[in-house]
Amino acid sequence: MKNDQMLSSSCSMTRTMGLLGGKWKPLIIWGIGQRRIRFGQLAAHIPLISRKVLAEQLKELEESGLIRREAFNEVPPRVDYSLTENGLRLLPILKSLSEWTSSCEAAVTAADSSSVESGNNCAL
Amino acid sequence: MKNDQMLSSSCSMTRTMGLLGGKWKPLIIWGIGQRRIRFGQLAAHIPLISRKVLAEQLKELEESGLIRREAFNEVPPRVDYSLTENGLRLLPILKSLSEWTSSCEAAVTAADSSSVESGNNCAL
DNA sequence: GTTACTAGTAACCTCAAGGTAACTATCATG
DNA sequence: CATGATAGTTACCTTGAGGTTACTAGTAAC
Repeated sequence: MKNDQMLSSSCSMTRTMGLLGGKWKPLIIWGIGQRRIRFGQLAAHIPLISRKVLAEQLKELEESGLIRREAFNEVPPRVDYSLTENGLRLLPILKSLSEWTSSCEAAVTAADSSSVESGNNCAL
Repeated sequence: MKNDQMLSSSCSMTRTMGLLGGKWKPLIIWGIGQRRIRFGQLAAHIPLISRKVLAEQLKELEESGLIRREAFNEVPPRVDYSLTENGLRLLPILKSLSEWTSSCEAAVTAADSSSVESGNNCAL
C-alpha cells in the first residue's frame, strides 16, 4: 500500500494517514513548532532520524503545503523551515495526542510523576 | 528505527509515534469506534488492509491496551473487538485529525462541497 | 593549502513492514 | 460427501521505507 494510494481514498481518515503516515512527519511538524528553524538545527533536534530521511520528509511536507521552505543564497547556505497556516493548525491536535499518550502511561505506572512533561523541548 | 525503540524514548511525541506509528493503527481504532465489531466485519470495513496485517496490528493494539479482544468458544469461532477506555479517549482526537485534513483540502479546492463527510461510515 | 561549515544529493544497501496463498478446526447445510 | 463460514496461523515472497557513505559549492578562518 503506497502513500499516494491512501491520499486518493474516499475516506478522510485514510487520506489523513496518507498525509501524515509513517513515523516521522508528526514528529517533524512538532519539532518545527511555531518557530523558524534551520535544517541543521532540526536534525540536531530529532537525532533519531537520518539527514537523508529528514530531507525527504521535509520535501513531502512542503509539497503537501504543511511547511514552508525559504532558502537564502548565502555562503554557507542557509535554509529556514516553518509551518504554514495548515501546519500550525495541526499543532494543538498533536499536543492532544502527546498528552493522550502521557495519560495512558500514567494510568499504567500510577506511582511515578517524573515523566510528566509537555511543551516543545524534545531532544529525542 | 524500530517501533519499540521509539516507545522507550524520553520524548512523549516520539512515544506516541511508537504507539500509533505506521499507516494502519489509527485507521483500525477509528474503524472500531464505539461499537463491538467482529474480525470479519472489521476486515470488510477496511478492505485496503490484508487480513494478516490486520490480525498483527490488532494484537499489538491489544498489547498496548488500546483495544479489548473477546473470544467465544463457538463454532464457527467468534471474536469481538472493542476499544478500551484509553482507546475511546483517542477517538475525539482522531476526529479532529480527520476534520483537519478535510479543511486543508477545502482550502485547496475551494469550489467543491461533495467531499465533505465525517462520522464513522468509512468503507475504504 | 587545508580544514570547516552548510544543506543537501546520488548511489547503494538493509530490513522491517506488508502482501499472498494455503492451511487449521468444527459444525451446519445441501 | 463436499462446501461454506469464522478467525486466524504459517510459510514464503516483495517492496518501500529508511540508513550509510561519499560527494558538491563557496567562502572564511587557520
